[in-house]
Amino acid sequence: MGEPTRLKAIAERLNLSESTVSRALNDYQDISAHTKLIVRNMAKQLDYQPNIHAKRLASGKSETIGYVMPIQEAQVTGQFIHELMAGIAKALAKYGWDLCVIAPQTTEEELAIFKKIARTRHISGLVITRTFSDDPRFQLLQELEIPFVSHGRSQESRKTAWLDVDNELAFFDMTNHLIELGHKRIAHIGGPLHYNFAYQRRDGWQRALKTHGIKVPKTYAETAELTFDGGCYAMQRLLEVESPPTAVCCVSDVVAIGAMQALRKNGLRPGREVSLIGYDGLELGAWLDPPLTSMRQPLQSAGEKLAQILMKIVERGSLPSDNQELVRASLVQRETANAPISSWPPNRTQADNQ
Amino acid sequence: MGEPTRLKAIAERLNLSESTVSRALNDYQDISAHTKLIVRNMAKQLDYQPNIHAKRLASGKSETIGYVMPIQEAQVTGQFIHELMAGIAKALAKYGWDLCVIAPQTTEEELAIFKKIARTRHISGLVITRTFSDDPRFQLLQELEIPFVSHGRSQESRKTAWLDVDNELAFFDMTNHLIELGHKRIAHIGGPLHYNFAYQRRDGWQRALKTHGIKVPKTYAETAELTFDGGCYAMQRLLEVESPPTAVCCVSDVVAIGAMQALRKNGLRPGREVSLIGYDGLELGAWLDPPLTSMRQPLQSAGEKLAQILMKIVERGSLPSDNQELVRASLVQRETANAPISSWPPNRTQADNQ
DNA sequence: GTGAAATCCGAAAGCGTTTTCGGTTGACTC
DNA sequence: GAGTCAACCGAAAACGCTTTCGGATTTCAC
Repeated sequence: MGEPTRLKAIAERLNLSESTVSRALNDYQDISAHTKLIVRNMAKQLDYQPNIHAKRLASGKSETIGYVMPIQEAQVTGQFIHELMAGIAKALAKYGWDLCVIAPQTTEEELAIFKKIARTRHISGLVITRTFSDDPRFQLLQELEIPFVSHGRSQESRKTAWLDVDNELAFFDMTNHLIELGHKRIAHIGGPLHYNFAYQRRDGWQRALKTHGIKVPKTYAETAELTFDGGCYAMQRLLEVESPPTAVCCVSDVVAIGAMQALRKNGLRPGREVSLIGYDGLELGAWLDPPLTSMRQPLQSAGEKLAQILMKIVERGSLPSDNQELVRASLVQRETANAPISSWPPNRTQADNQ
Repeated sequence: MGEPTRLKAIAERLNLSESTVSRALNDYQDISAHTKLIVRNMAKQLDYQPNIHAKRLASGKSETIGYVMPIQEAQVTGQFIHELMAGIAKALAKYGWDLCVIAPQTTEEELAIFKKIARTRHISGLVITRTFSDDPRFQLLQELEIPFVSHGRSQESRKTAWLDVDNELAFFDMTNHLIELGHKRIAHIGGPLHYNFAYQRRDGWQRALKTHGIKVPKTYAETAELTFDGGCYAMQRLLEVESPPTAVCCVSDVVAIGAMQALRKNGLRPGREVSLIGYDGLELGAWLDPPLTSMRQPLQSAGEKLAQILMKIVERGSLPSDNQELVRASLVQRETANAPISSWPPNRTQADNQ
């Protein structure tokens, strides 16, 4: 392999100064088009790759963005994160930027890392995910003046950059789909309200019901931990209310899968007595019996967008508040959302014939 | 925030030279214990964080390791990768090293990236996963003299560093477990043989059968793509052989889940007529009906080990061949592996009464 | 008390870029 | 033909650390 090509080598071959070569490669205005051309050709010929450490030291920029892995608590974040990261890395690679993963074990550690980054500046921007309604990271990052973009909103995100799914609309769509199938007793298993998306999803469900003039008992608004067990318990509770629902909108696929389990335990089949729609569009939903109907958001492209937004902010000083984008989730039709059947619920009340 | 602390600031406060401070912090032998102490205290007091770009430029080391994301083809690699990366990042963070993700889209791109790294040296070592029996990366990385460690072995990995599960033993254990439950007709759904682990897993199954003097028809050795559909088709074929198995060892959980689906389609229940054991120990296996018995390997700790091995090689010149480690997988008992039942297979042949 | 050997530290030369500041051309104006 | 102004490029100073080399001290043996 030998020694890598340096700026010096190019300069010597062309009888130019290093500074000229540097500026030619970085497309400065005060270098003639002709010079730029021959410099670039020579750079290509010698397969010049700048020493990034020297570059970053001299320029004071790091061209590295950090991805903060969510602290491991919710289930099956894996596939989600994988796709998102792949998208981010792909977009960054085009511009020669690096993606550095940060894996804090606790929230305190996470905040401490942010403070360290603020001092060292060896990471020029961050992507954060799994946002909470009340999320201390937003304020801290703003105070520390660390550029960042979040995947998901927060109460604190009015002035910051984010990319999010229109959760409200997704659940509006989801609920409408069930209504079109003929359901009227539509329940909701939501997530803990410290997750910002939990509000929006519940609101979407409620708006769809309201739009169609459908009234449901308060007991139809369930809440569950974002786990299999959480979904299982919540569904069990729903089955025990006075007149149980014929369809349920679930805050996530994992919760929906738990709900399926509860149905089976009660001798019911998901998609027959009780329809179910999840959210996340996980591939594994297709492997269940019956396959789970869900809503899906594009993840790889979301990752790419996040990277682009962040580079725009870091490099071109784009205003965070100009970089807020909502994407739409789409229905993944599988087999757990069907028309209601007449034999369920077993003991009908007047609620049906309205 | 103000300006970050520099080496210079510490030197001035203590009336020492920058070089002394630097060496004190880096624990050089020619600095007195007393000087080291006061330097370190002052560094802590001023919250000194070295400028890593300057450090890396001056030292010629990059203290960054790259994780090569597997090219997306097999299913549910997500959780797997997530846990592994979290482990790697955690271990690296202790020493101030960075983890950089590399997400090539194709094999060619992957090899091209390796060549670039060899020139720029801005990444001091690599972790690769998803190894193939015949894997061109091993030779290339050795030629390029890029330190690396693989998660999984290869035919090419005799002299390189790796960490792997003892796949052979895992399938030996798995098969023995079925034998202890009373099974004799034990089939295997293996993976494509370009995956290195596919050989080892098949061998483990065969050895267990041989050890117990059990003979099975050649048709019991099935092969499947590592997908849900692959498992489904393979199981279907197994059900169509002259006298079908009462238990099946599956090369992965996804394949096993596909196999479950095939059983259901034929009116059979996994774990009753036909027992099934998967491999990977995915959490989602517990959410199925019935929950899937599987084998699990520790991933987070594997990530940490991989990081430690790599740092040892990069930093202390440890020989790759001295860093080969086998870990043992353990059985995750759930509900798809039970004793055989007398009513299956329906038309018994003499194969049973041996 | 002398020479040799440790012990500890400072000066200074890098590492490979970027970027500021000026200087040299040549063209153009009047 | 002097002055002005662009247009281009080179010299040199950063950027903040590491590391070599050698110079003071001090210690020790004799």
